[in-house]
Amino acid sequence: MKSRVFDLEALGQADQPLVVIAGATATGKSALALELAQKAPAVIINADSMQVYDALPILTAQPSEAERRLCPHRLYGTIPLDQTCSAAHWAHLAKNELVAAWDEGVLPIVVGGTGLYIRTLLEGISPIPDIQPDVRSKVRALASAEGGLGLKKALAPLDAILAERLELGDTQRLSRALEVVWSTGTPLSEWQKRPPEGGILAQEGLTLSKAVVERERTALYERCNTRLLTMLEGAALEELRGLLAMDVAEDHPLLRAVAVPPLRAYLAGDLTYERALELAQRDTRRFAKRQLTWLRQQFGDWPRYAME
RNA sequence: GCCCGGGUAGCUCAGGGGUAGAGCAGCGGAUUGAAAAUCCGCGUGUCGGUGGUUCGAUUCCGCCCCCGGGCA
Repeated sequence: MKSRVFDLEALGQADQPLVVIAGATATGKSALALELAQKAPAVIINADSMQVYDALPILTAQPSEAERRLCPHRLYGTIPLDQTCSAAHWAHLAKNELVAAWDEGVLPIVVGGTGLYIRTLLEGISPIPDIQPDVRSKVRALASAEGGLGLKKALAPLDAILAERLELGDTQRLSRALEVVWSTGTPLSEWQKRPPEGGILAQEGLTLSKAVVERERTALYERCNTRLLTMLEGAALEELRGLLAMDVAEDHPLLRAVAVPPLRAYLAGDLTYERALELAQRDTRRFAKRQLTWLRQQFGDWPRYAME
């Protein structure tokens, strides 16, 4: 254990200690978190956008039962399938968990690979009211009917800045921009000019120890590949079948989780097993690569913790 | 040993006297409430080796090496 990265001594004496571990998928973050949790009374708090849902624990690589027995785990599998999470919502939940941990005098360890969530927790985000449900569905209907072009046309007179800046193909951000003006009457570009709110870095008394966990790329990809294989040797396909049988909303984030689309196509008979596996492994690698870009660019000034 | 076919990007291959392209894989980047999402960008190469012909060779010729297939 590298004490320079995680100073457990100092953390132990702080009123509001916090460890944050970020890293790409399959790097070994969870193992590191558990290792730390053996050295001090701690609670592990999930910062992964897919592991928060109450489904696909295997495919989303949630900690096992055995691992969870080693120390308390929070925000894993806690959001029901009829709800969706968001960066702001997660940050809210996470803050509650931090307060609870501090009250109990245990060390909160936030660990996960969703950079946006972690950044929102630490630095906050522009405060934007919740979107009216009917507005959201109108926007999504427009998106699927007319694509980026339709969205951009609708957005241009209302939020010229974002309509100009967003790529035509980026239907997700175009949709977000449109639902925000439609729902709040104020352009998203306007909201985003307001300073982020709710970040805990601004908090008095916080003693933060953060690190990005790294592993050599080839080894990381190898771990991604074998991990998926292991999942499939387990009950990954069964749990996916179970999820699909529950008629989840077609636009639920879990249905877009890495490996889900190809495996779903396999279950539907549209892909061979070999092809589905190949695609799922490739998608996992690409996902890890995107995370590495985020960690390099957004968390570039964080201390690094090398695995192996 | 002989006869064919082939050695070009990480892989499968196309091309052809003016230092080379496709698919897949890969790489870089963006990221403000779906982020495991969504999007943008990029060929990454001693064209097997070595001599020769040529103003110029990855391309043509010789020899060598390697890999397939066939005949012995």
